[in-house]
Amino acid sequence: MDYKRHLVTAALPYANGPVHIGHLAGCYLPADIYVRYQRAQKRDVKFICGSDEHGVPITIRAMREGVTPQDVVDKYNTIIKDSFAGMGISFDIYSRTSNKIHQETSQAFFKKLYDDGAFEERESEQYYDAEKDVFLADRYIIGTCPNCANPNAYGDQCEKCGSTLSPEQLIEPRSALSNSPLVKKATTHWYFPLNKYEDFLKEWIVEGKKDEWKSNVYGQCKSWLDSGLQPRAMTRDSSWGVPVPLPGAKGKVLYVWFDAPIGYISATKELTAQWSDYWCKEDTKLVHFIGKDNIVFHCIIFPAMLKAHGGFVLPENVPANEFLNIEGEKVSTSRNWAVWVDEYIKDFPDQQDALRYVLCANAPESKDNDFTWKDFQDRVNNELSAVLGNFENRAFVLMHKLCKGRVPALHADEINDMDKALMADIRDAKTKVENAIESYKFREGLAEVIDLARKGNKYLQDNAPWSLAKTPELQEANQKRIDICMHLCLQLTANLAILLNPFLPFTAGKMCKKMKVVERMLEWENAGRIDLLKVNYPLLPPELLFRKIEDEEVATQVQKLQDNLKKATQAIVENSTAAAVKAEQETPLAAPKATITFDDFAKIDLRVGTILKAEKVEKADKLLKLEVDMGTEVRTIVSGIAMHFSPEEIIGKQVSVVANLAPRKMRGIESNGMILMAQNADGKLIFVSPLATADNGSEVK
RNA sequence: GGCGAGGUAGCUCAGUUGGUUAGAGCACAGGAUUCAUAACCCUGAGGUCGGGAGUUCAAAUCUCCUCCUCGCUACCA
Repeated sequence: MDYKRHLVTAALPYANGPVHIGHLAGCYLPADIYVRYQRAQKRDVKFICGSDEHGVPITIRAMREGVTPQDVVDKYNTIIKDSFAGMGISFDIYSRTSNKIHQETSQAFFKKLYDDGAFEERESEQYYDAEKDVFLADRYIIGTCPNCANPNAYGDQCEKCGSTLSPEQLIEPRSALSNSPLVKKATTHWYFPLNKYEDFLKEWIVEGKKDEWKSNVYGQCKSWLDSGLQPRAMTRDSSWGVPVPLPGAKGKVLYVWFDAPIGYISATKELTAQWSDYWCKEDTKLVHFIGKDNIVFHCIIFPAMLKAHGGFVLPENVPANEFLNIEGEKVSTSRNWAVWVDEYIKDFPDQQDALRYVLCANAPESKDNDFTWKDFQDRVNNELSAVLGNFENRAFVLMHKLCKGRVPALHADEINDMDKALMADIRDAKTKVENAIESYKFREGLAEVIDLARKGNKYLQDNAPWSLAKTPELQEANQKRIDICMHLCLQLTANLAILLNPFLPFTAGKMCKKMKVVERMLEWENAGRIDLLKVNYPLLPPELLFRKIEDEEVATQVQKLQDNLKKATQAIVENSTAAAVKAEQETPLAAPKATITFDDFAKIDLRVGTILKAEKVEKADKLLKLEVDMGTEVRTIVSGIAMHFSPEEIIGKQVSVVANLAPRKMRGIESNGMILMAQNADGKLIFVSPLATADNGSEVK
């Protein structure tokens, strides 16, 4: 299809923290390269982004810091925006979802779907804080983690052990707002029946995008579609977000994943009155750049929403990248294991392109990749500086020494095969880089540019103009050959600037200045030409494009990572103990569990038993099926300890058993009782067993 | 356990519809050179393509089984 306009979006960063280099490598840098290339092609393109400013984590952070959610998003919106600007990410607009235009746009979107009967209304029981008179989202619910006993796990996740939770799993759930115990109460929400769009999505993605989308993206979509889609609530009970535009929906807001992608539309509206050309006309090419964590929202949910609404184009491609690890470990914001963009800009002033180079050359395009400072140094010093920077510098120095600082003539009648080969390489490079960028293979495209510089180095080496000018007489005799060589080297340098521009715009700009050409020269159609610099045109003196990264800088950055990690880990420990102490002080009676009478205790039939047999339960990672000798009988008990013990090592162990616990089926096996375990803070399990051997079946009291 | 994505030289990655001695960059070794940021250029060493079986005249590439890493998901009373 011949597209008339391009609409490029980059995932809306969540405004509860700064951006790190993983974000950059994952979507903003590739998107920026793609857009800069399209602009150089003089195509009609709009590059859309903005802060995602709703959702529960922001309210949590606000609560912790004792400020309003608006304060939080204002702060991070500024930091994020500055980071992007500092790195040369060239959005046409960087908006934010707390803007009025976004509220109106997303409400209108919701209303349209509502009026068309696209939603299903459902009532469900949710945790409710009676003291504050609010329903609580999962994040607002705090309780003891069933896995690691962290007393401050959230209803969706435990930050200490990282396990995914649901509020029902928490022991002693309480409100993060008031610290009071919770009750369940009915609430109504609007569900979007994704299942109704399964056929449409299957046809569009599974059949339509098989060979177009990246395998990771396609595979994940297919996986979701094959396992069947479920209706999904598109509203939440919260005070922070876009209010649901219906009468009687007080205290309800749009689900952040409903309103966030609409943010692309509202930002476009804010940017241009012609916004609907970009969103509604079929000859627009819409491309979403995202990280792999966003695939399902951009490939399944948002397209289904757009389809339900009608009148919008669907993404032509969603080139999601994988994750970038740091020094061999996953990025973790809570552990502060990350390289923050705002700090990089401070630590390496005027070195944006060094980072852009490394993040592109090592982008996680097909699998998770690792960023190390040593690799950063190697790539900058041995590829960027040594090959590209050095070639450009050689060309300038030689031109000044051998050609009086002016672009020498080409002498077209005397060019040889070597010259012709170089000219062909210049032309080919254009096509190669072009094809790579158009198919989202940015690392390949960048490598092609470097490769062209490498060819320049070889050409210089083969011609060795310096040895043709060892003496004034010799130089005079060889001046024509020298001129041709330097002429081509300089034209090659101009070409490098054009090809490099999408990737390293700061460098391309510097090169233009040194060649004293206007930036219009960087237009893509000029690539491949060897008449970009006019003969006899004086150029500026040589000046290095890149500086080397020193060993000490690498050491400093690695140390900084370690220090950050140490500080953050300490803070987590202190916070959780401080919070636990505070919780006890504020609610002395709400200590772990309420007092029970002896009679209550006596209801529990605790007995000693010996494990006779143990085996893994099929299709379950955590379960062991145990046969326990209870003295009078042998019981089957299923226990979730397979991650901690192998079957062999626990056979023969004597254990304490809750003998009168109601039977429960797990993975199809009926469990009759429960093995008592102590659990350390680090999650380690220890059997609660008699110190000396007791008779099987004897009572524990 | 299910699903998805990966597993190719020390490191980072290419390998089109199965077809001659499996490629590139970096790192490493040797050489050449001095215009250049001890940079560049040349040469070399380095891989039973995670493992096993099969289909085929021919498999990194197709089929089946298996192991490892990452992600989603199930199981934890």
